[in-house]
Amino acid sequence: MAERGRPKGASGEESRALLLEIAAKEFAQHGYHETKVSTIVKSASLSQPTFYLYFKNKESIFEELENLFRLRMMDLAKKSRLQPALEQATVKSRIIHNVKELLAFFAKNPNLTRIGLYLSTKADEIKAQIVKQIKENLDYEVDAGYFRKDLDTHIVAESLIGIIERLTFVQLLPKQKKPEEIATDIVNLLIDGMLDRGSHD
Amino acid sequence: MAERGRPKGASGEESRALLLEIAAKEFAQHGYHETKVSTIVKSASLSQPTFYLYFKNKESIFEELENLFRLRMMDLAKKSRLQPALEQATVKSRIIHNVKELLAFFAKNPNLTRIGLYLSTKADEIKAQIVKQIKENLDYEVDAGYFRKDLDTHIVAESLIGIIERLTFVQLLPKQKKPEEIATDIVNLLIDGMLDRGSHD
Amino acid sequence: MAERGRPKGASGEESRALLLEIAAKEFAQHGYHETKVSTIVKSASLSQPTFYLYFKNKESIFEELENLFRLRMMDLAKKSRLQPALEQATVKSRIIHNVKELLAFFAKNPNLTRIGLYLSTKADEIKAQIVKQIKENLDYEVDAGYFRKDLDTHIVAESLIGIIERLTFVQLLPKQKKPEEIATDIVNLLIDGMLDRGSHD
Amino acid sequence: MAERGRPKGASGEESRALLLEIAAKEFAQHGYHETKVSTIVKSASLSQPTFYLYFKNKESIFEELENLFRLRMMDLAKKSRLQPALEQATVKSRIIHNVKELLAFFAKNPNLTRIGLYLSTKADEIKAQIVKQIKENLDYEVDAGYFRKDLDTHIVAESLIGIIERLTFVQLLPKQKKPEEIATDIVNLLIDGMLDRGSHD
DNA sequence: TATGAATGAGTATTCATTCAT
DNA sequence: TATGAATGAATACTCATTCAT
Repeated sequence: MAERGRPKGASGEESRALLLEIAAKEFAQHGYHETKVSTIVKSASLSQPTFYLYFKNKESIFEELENLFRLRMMDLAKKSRLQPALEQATVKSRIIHNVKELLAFFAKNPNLTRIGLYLSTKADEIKAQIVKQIKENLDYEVDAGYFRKDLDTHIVAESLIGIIERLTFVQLLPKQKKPEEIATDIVNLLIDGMLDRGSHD
Repeated sequence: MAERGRPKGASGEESRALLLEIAAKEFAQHGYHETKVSTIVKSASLSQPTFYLYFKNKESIFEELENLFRLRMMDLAKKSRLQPALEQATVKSRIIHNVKELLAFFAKNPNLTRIGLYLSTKADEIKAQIVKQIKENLDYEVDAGYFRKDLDTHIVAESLIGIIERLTFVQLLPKQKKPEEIATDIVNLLIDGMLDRGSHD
Repeated sequence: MAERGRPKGASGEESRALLLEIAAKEFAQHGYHETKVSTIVKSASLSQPTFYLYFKNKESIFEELENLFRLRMMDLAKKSRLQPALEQATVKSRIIHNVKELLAFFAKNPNLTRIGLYLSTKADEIKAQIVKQIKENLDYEVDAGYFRKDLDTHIVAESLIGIIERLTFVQLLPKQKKPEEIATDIVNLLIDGMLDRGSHD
Repeated sequence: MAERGRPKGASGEESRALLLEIAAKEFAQHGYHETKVSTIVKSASLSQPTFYLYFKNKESIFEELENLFRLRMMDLAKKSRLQPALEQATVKSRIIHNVKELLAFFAKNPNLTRIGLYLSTKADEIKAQIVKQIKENLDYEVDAGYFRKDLDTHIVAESLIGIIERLTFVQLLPKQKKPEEIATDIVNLLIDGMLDRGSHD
């Protein structure tokens, strides 16, 4: 009798987490509309009413995943913000490091990333926030004389996001390249440009 | 009185074009699933059966829009391919010109662009094709000595697309900037990089 | 200008007859509901409104085919009714002849037959009429002493129709046997029965 | 109060069976196309989605009814096949018995019979199978010397089916006669024929 | 006589969601 | 905590039929 009402041996929290995980995969793979509540619960070996025990509705589980993504992004942003005084030589490697961290997070959470970056209606908001954060860092670095004074940091920040997004979906998530490689590629290109110039660095 | 509610004798082609146009707007604004056939026809002052007179089903009108976008992109790609021997000084302006053309097309067809670049399941394909085209041009220009020999043209092409996509959605379509401005911004950044170097150009 | 308004060179009657013929084939092949007006007119290289020029609606063209069948059946019945005084020896061959005539009609009008015998809601009526006609003939023949007095002519008539119907669809329309063969088979069986008896006829 | 409109907690199997039963009646009465899913569920005091809980679609419930008919026919066929060595005197009564059993089944399942014998696209198949079964039995009986050696058993089998079908629809289902009567009528006619011959039995 | 264009009225089907247990 | 059973509300799609020319 101690086992009644918990037939699968799963605690409530476990069922909830399972639904969340499966939902993330389904949403990422098939998008919001093509993902059916019935499919999610079937895949979790649960019934439909159980779903509504843990989530208000389909929208709310999606939102929860969006928020999960957003919150973790915030954490990452906080880390990268705390920069000490820069030294010329280390700025590039620091930027590479930050980009790498971001990509590493994406790589570790491919489903959440697909949701937060592509599917979510709040994707724009989220990206805008990252852009803002990056721009602030860049402004600081321009002030510090590391980049040319006339640099349009907003454009750079937007471009960086654009590149990161693109390479995330064509190289990172398909596991063609590692976060570090991609980060290096991106930062080198943006910092040095395409022209050939005798020597620098 | 001759104009009352699109008389029955309207040309079939006109009705078809109208549906196509409205569908593009609806899809762009609300996505595939949120767009209802009933809404499209209502907005065209037509009835549902008329929709099926011109399109096999909802999917097929969407595909037609995808293809429209793809075909026009092809045309653009063809134009940019036909380059004569380059002269150092004009390469940058030529690239700017090409990017500008692309952006101008997007600006003139915002709905189609949203469909072809975002909503379409073939968006990846389409973008991959553009990337390939750009890479080929870049390879040619590297050969011609305009850019540094070790430039990873594939990364550059992917990055360029990433940036274009991003700026299209945050600056171009909201009409914050004109194609020319954005094109200049992008190309300058990618070609020159972020570093400060005495003088060039 | 003499040719205007009769583009296909078809007179009205010709178009009407064509539609009727095609409809018969379609109904016979696919049944009432699966037969679409659009299919009929397409097959006749005409437009849908033209259909309604000649027939009130889909039901009415079907009814017209039903009636066509019924009327021709009547004619046949009339013929078989006009029997002179019988002679023992010729009764069987006369019955065979009548059955053969009926089957020959079916064979010559397979589509109409399928409609009138199977598809029509009036099929029962039509068959009932034939049964009645046959029964009358049989009663006359029983009276004339050709068959045993206790013969239940109604049962025989119903049976005869049942057999004719069955063999029409499994042997006649698929052209496995000719009307004459089938008629002989049927009448022999019904008249002589299955038992082995020294000799008769 | 416990009976009010089939409470939500009804057994699924009950609802399913109910739908099946009502569907059989509707199909039998109105044919496939004129039978609406909406009508079926309304008559079962259920909603449309419930229908799709138990059946894939309208076609599939129809097929299930077809199969039900076919399977029960098979059982009947099996029974009639297991015949011991015959004795002259009992063959006729045995045949009558078999026909009666068949008719009794039809009488007990009028809806299923209408579906399986008339409406089903597989009706021909089903009947062909019965014919084959009957023919086998007849062949055996001819071998045993009960019937004349030159009897075309195939014709007899087809005729028997034709008669049975006809009398089923005009006498049995309208409850004008009982299975036994009809069976006797049919078998007597087929075995003895229509001619008057001194005596036999 | 003929039709291009259009539609009213349906009809199967799907899905997120809930009730009673 | 869990679910068997059920449904409200919507939506794509079809077809016979008609209007204006």
